Amino acid sequence: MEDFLLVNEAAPPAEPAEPVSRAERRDLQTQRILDAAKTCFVRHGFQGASMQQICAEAGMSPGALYRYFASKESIIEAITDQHRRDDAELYARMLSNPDVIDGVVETALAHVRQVHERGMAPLFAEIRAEAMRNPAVQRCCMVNMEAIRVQFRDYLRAAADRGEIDPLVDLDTLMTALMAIGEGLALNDLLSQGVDPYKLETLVRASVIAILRPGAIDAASGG
Amino acid sequence: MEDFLLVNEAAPPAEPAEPVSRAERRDLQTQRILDAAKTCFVRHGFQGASMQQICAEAGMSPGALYRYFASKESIIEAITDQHRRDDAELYARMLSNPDVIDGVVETALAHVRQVHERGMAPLFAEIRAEAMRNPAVQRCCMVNMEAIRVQFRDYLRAAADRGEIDPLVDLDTLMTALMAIGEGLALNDLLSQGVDPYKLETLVRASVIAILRPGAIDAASGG
DNA sequence: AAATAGAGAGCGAACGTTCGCTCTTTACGG
DNA sequence: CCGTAAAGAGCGAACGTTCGCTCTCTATTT
Repeated sequence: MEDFLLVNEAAPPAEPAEPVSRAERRDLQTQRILDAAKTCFVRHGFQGASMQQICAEAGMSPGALYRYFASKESIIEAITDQHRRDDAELYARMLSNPDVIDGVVETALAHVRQVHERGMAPLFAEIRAEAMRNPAVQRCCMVNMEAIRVQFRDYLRAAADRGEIDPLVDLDTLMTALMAIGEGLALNDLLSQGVDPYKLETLVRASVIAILRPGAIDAASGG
Repeated sequence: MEDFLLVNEAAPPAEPAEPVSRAERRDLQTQRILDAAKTCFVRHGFQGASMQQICAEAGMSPGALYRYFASKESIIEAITDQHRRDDAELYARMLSNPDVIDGVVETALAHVRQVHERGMAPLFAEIRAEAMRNPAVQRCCMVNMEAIRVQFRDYLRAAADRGEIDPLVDLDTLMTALMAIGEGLALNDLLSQGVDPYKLETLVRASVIAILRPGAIDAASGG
């Protein structure tokens, strides 16, 4: 049951003289719709959330909302894009870490932390599911993903050239597996499941070290 | 109408005297609906698929279908339950493996293989997403998950008692992480992404060995 | 500075469609 | 000839979207 409460009382009395330009206001309203949509999508999913619910959450009428987005589909795409850009930024920060193990571990943990803090696990899962059947969303994910893969691959190759990664491991397989693993950790929102952050970090670090360190593959086939 | 014969053509000509009991037929029809629903849910998601589509796919009228399921929601729950039972069976097979490393590796790979072969990744993702907002689905997942956790925990503890797992590692964190990682691998459907199955197995085995082997944590904190 | 035209922002009733579901009718095996 | 199964028209509600309207700014003209 959704209560249709109009939440519009925030700013007007606090700031009477507000020098917001047309363009600024437009961006502000656009983001307001996206935030409202995110909230509704988290609660009900892409298909389950109605435009009326999004309108109510954003405090606008349908007519007003449709001035900013041509369709529900375009809102879904915008949110997917924003989400994937966040991911890309996460991975981009890794690149500046000169230690490959720190880089991988910190990125994985940051991803887990970010999903937990923003309560974005449901939206995360929803995007994953939608990407598997909605071509537009899929394309959006693919484009952003490929950009990440290119940089991640270079990052790993550089580390491999420095001798910090087992030369026997196939780098592409390693990368794909690392990304899948990271996604699994983030998606499960382990921090909400009561997992101790410190213990998680210890385990993740130990795992990454064990996987990357030269000799891991050799030991596996030998023992 | 010929349509009626289309979906029922299997047995009648071959076996004129068909001893299908009432209960048998009911189970058959029920499974037919579930299979049709699965197909539709894979294509459009839980909310996106309509009862009319499911009816068409199952070759039944709405009136007939509602004889077997009280609501769309109950179909979703039945499918979730079936899916989670498959998972439980997967983990149950692991328990009979006397080698903890073989057990974990084989289970992870079997999970990846199963999702890939059945083309169930979209349904898998859909259930994950739905479980985060639909209380009934969530409960269904939790119940099955908890049963798995109990057995998995015992399995790991036994291995730890035999000295096959690093004594410094926290078993609950290890278990939760392993399950999350396995889910990440399966959900990403790596085999459809062109990952070489043999390379994947090599990497997974090396990783699991590296994580479980005594000394992994010590080495991580030390170096 | 006052008047005014125009564009952008917002509203909300209403549109046609489709939804999940029900109900009445028909067909048929025991 | 009863009991069960299925069919399919039909229900009210809710869906995404549109449209005509008002209001509020801004820019230009006087």
